[in-house]
Amino acid sequence: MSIAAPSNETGVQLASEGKEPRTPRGEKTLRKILDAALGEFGERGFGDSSIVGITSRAKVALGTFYTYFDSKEAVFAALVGDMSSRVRDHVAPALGNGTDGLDGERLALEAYLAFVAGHKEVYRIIDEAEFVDPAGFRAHYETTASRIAARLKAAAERGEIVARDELATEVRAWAIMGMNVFLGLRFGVWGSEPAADVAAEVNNLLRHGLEP
Amino acid sequence: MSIAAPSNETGVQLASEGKEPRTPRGEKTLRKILDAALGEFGERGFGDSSIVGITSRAKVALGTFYTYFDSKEAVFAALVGDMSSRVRDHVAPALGNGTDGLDGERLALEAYLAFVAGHKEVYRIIDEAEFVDPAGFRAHYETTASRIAARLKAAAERGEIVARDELATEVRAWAIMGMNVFLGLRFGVWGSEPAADVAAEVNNLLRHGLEP
DNA sequence: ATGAAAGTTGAACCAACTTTCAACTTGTGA
DNA sequence: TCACAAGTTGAAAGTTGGTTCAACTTTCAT
Repeated sequence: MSIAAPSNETGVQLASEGKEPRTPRGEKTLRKILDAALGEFGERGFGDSSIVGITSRAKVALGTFYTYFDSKEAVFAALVGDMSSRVRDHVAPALGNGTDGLDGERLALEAYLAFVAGHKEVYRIIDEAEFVDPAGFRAHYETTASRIAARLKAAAERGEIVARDELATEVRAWAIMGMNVFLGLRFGVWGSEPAADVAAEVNNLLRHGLEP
Repeated sequence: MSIAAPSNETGVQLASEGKEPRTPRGEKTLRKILDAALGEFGERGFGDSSIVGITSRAKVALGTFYTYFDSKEAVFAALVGDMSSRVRDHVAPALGNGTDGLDGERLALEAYLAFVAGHKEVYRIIDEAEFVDPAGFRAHYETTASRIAARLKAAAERGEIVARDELATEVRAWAIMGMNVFLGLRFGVWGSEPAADVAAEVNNLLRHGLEP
């Protein structure tokens, strides 16, 4: 009971360094502030959001914010890590349900499209991180790309896809990730065409390409 | 000589409504402000940029800014349209140089990677437009996707790729666009691996897919 | 029961910007 | 040449919103 534990399941550090809550009460307040911040940033974007906006949504006093965070940027960064984990945790299970590696990718895209359709604030946080929290932004995409690359390598070893060198694998991984992100924006956030159809078309492209 | 003409070749409206320059002197000042704004936004991002920052880079007085623009958002929006055109103008010529449609796409990606490597501020402007100028952001990507879709349709009509319905074509277009954008970020802005290798690998994926 | 640690409060401070404007300068058509 | 339109200037007004802090309340281990 001497060391403060993170207030979430994924084990990510949410409060700023040295400002972790030490009691259940503090834990609850931190959670309220984070939820409020997600709502505020999601609706107004970083620039138009204010600490007052966050604390009044959370129904706590202005000063309470600084009990848990060093700055406006700090909550945002915490949220980037949190959203990154949430997306992963929601999509990962689908990967194992396919008949082969590429079928897993199809199901993962489908799950991703459904997730962002129900959590449109994902893009407002992760995309804006490019400017507010560049390190978090880069970490999110590099980690995601590495995971895709590892899966491609495994699929190649199973003989499901053509094996390639290191660079080509990374190119493929970033290509797949880019596809997914843009399809999520177009067909998850902006439109609502059936996720299964979108994912099926992409899978066809990934398996056979465009040529006859 | 009665109607003010845009101060650029592409014919895009750059100054705010009713604030177009009417003399060569004004034209030149507007251009100085736009160049300075591109530098400022590119280096600091929208949030950390200031009008003073822009005008002092441009070596004009603070008030001069408001001779041509209504607000900070307005210059940014002008820049989004400008960068969008510049990218297109730089990449489009490559499309015609291929042996077929997909080879054109390969050369276009190569040209795009080279362009963003030399103009890293492209991402700072277009990506941040998602938050500063959502309409401009959406217009940029919807226009780009339409163009890709039209090229895919033409290639299908020539029998170079498998024909598909409307939705599938749009899915393919957004997938290709997403790939290109992310590869531009990874291999143009962040890294500098040979553009030809990257484009070749992507082209292989587009032609034949990943399966053996 | 009690005192020390943890958490909460919101007024006040302050730094930074955006935007306005009235005086001044430059360029040009008649 | 000269008058008027176009363009430039920068001080100052006005606003916004992040951050601090000292007083106060709640919680909980002993």
